[in-house]
Amino acid sequence: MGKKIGITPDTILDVAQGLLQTRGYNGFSYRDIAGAVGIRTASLHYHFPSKADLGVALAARYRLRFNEALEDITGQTDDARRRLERYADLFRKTLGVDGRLCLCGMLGAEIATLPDPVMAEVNGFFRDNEAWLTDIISAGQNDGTLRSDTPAVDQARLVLAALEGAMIVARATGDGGRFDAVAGAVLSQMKARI
Amino acid sequence: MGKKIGITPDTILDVAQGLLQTRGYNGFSYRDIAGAVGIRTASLHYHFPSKADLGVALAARYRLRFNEALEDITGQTDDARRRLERYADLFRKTLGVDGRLCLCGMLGAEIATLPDPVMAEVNGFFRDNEAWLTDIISAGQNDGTLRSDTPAVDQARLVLAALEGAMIVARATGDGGRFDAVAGAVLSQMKARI
DNA sequence: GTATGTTTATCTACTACTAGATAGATACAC
DNA sequence: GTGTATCTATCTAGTAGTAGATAAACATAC
Repeated sequence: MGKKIGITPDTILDVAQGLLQTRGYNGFSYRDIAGAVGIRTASLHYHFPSKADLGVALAARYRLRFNEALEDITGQTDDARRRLERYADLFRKTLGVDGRLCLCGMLGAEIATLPDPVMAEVNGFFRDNEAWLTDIISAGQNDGTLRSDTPAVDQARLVLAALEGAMIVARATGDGGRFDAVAGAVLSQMKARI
Repeated sequence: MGKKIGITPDTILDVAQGLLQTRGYNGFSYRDIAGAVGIRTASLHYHFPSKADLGVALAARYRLRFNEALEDITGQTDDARRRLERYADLFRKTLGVDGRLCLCGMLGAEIATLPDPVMAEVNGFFRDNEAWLTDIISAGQNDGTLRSDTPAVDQARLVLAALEGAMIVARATGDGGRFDAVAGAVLSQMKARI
């Protein structure tokens, strides 16, 4: 059979992303993707010559889309607490899709086994998130809506780590409510007081 | 060759644990262990017939030892904040050994690919930790050393998630200081105030 | 009639796991 | 204490199946 236009690279990435977020980089194979997409593994290698190429494409696309979502949030409201709520919603929504993990949280756990360029994207994802969170939190501290006894950068790292960890624990215990408990606690404790 | 007393099952578990905490369940093989221990893969199967058996042994031993460490902490001091500092130290120390992750944090990320009995141990680990933390935090709230506007169980889940997430982010970014920032922030914000 | 994207067929290396044998330690009957 | 049997821990050799990857043939669109 010949060309089936429009079915390929994005569909492959969509399927592979689901597998990656559910089973991890070392937990899925070209065969798994091929079965789900409906083509042969050789065809996958035409689009993504090596698994490292596929991994980079997945991580880069995820990072890009995430940064777009962050820009959207920044544009939608000026309220720091609301912005952080929306941020947490990004993770909550991901977990809601068949219990998927954050793609970079998953890759972060497997970091020691990843090809270097994939590693670099994961690293960049965390830096992007920390930088965005630091800006948002810093603004909230300045306008008095967020507590300011913790440096914004440390608070940013806490929010990121808590949400990433909450996804893992929530999925491992089969209780999505655990994510909400963590998100609720970390955000409510950021309220300005005294 | 015959018996080499004391060299086998514990050594296998020690080596396998290092591989598991670094590379994940799907990131190491019997061959990797065999190479490091200095025996053949067939000999490993004598001690742990299947990889699932090995996985259960590893998770169960880790969970047991962790619970012993928790008991130690409870016995060493009555101060809730100090207990939580010691708790965070358990994770910090693990990360310090060649950047190892919490074994159950790693398995938690891979949960969808794990044999059922391994899954059950991971689940139990998280429940044990939450229960212990909830008790410690509850006591701290009652004696006035910890803030009490967040339910103890939610605060416990936040502490666990933050530390698990912090290990992953810290290792993925190659910056152990990120763990300290998260641990410091989450614990300092638990201080009683007003 | 060349680009593109797919196929079939194949490769090497690795996966978990098994079969059968062996050397040395241990237990115990006499 | 010798002889016989059992146990422990390992070995060599092999299984069937999967991993990522490649080459060459073939189909379709333009």
